[in-house]
Amino acid sequence: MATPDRPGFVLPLLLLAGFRTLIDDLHAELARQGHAELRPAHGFVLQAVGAGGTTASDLGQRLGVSKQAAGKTVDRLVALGYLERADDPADARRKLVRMTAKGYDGLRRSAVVFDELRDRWAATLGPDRVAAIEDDLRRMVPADVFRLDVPGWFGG
Amino acid sequence: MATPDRPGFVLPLLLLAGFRTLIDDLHAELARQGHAELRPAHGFVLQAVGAGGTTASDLGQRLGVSKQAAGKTVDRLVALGYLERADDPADARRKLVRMTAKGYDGLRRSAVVFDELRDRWAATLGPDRVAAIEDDLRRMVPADVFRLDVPGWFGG
DNA sequence: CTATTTGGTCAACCACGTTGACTATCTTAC
DNA sequence: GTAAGATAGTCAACGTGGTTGACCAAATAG
Repeated sequence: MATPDRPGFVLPLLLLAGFRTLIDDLHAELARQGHAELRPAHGFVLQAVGAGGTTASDLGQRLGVSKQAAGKTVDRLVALGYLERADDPADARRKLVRMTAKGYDGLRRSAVVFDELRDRWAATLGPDRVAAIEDDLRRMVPADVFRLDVPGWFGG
Repeated sequence: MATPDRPGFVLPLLLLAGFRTLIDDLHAELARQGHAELRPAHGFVLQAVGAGGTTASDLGQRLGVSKQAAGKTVDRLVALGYLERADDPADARRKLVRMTAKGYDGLRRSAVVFDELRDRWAATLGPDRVAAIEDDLRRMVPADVFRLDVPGWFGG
């Protein structure tokens, strides 16, 4: 039961703050490792592109945004050197989106840092508490809000 | 320890998904109750304005954004009828920002819905688990991250 | 009284998203 | 084999929520 000392609105605030803390720490560390221009959303995009590459439309579908929005984000990541476009020999309409070596590097480093951050949480809270948070959240979030299932996440 | 079956990157994803789930549910219910135009960020702004009112500069400080950004958000909420501006008789530079009756109504309903949502989580997970998530997150979140300056993460 | 700080606004810009319209290409059906 | 439809990508216009920099008016400090 939500009570005056546990009002309902602090839970979303804390979830957001927890997310922000992890993301801020990640990007502070990535900046130190030579990826200062990588912004929070970019990591998720690289993750969604995956090792196999994809197209802008498919990327939009995976991220739950329009193909135009996905295309613009790809433009920015191409300009930053994290992604590249190539023609699909089998379908002249499609433009394959692939990660560059820099993209792989950023994604690999992100995975390592995320693992380190999770380890820090486990060291403070205890491994069981962190696992419990993950399990509890998985029970409460509908599948379509957590759709980013990572085919190409080679990691840590 | 982060392991292949518990990679570090899912924790931030789950925290974000949990936040989004609560916020989406809140706004679905608020829309049903006559506040369809209230957007995710607005609730936090109303909360920051508070019963006593404030100024745009102070609001920016509280939310961790520039005074210009705060001013623009106030403009939108004034246009929607949730806030109103008034001159400060004691200081001709200041423009007081106050909640309207509609603003109070939205804020009060938000609080009620947030409490109901937290109760739903407690009913599913158990009250102790929800409290544990809150306590754990409070331990991991630095005080200054309790801010709202996350442009893209509130969803459409 | 002058110098500085403070509150608010304007303008330009960026990141990230939306719809709608349009072209080029591939696929399906007849 | 061609006409019709679905699909991939892009362009344009726009909305929202941010940012800096410049600027003015009013309050305050010296």
